[in-house]
Amino acid sequence: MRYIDMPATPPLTASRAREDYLEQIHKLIEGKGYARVVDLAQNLGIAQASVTNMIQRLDADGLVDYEKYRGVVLTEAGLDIARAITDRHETLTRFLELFGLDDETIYDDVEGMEHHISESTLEAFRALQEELARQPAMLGRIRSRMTARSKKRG
Amino acid sequence: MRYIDMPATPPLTASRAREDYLEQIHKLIEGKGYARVVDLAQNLGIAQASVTNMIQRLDADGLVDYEKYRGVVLTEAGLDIARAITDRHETLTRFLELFGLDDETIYDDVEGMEHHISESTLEAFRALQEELARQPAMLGRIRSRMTARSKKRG
DNA sequence: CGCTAAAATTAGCCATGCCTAATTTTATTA
DNA sequence: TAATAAAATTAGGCATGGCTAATTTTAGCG
Repeated sequence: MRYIDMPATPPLTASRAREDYLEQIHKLIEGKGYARVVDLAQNLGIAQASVTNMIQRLDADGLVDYEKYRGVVLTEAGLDIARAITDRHETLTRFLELFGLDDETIYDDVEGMEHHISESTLEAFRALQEELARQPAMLGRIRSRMTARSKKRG
Repeated sequence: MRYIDMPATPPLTASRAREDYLEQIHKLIEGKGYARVVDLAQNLGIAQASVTNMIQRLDADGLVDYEKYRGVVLTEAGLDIARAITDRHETLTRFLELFGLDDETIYDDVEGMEHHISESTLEAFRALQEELARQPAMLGRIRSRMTARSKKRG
């Protein structure tokens, strides 16, 4: 019995910073089985103290389970958000990779966009990527157009 | 004579909030010749006091000229940023409009993306938009693919 | 096992941007 | 022009998400 009205499914989003943390925690756990504060700090480019602080807030939000000095794991809710962001990240990366942009640009842009795009737009990008991947001629025309435009501006 | 090292051309970006203010100030000035605090507050969906506060900081940053109770105008630096953002906004809107998304989704996504995309990616989107606009068959396939995917997920 | 280095945490601080309530200035209009 | 309404500003506060310095806990090694 629930006494308070809650959405049937909790939201799959959090603030940008929180989403970035969850994404990295997920990545670390997938990769090496656990997520340490040092590594999170490293990957996110921020101080360890900031990570500890945020992890405590993520715990308070019910997005991770955290025990002092012991480590962090994702809750179901946290995992849902992490998976959603990871999926967005991969979709956007695959899409941007079509255009021959350099890796750092792709990474930065994906990092910027992944927290701000609706599911419908993401769907459009997925469809576009799939379709373009099988239309190399068109992709070639697009790439030329990009170059032409850049040249024109200097 | 300059005593302090400054970039030859000042950066064309500011924080997201600042960029949003500059964009709206620009829009209001273009539209009705002046930008009032009330209208900015209205358009940005925030309190008048917050607008006054931010305008004072934009003035301190050299992005607007502001005189108490008198009004705001953009400086050259502010105008450059406003123009850049407006251009991004329009480019992204034209691009997303290809896919039949509803207007609110487009607006929200553009608003989210316009502060986070590199010039190269924007260039790719421009080229893509131009090319797709003259390939209605392909656009049709993409739209079907979007629908198909959405259905599959429920 | 004890020592040391690494990792984690705490405490205290700061900038950004938002808010409300209260006040002041400007604009309108009777 | 005086009163009132609208607009703008100030004051004070709050959440988010960073930081550094100091401290505590854990881990690794002789």
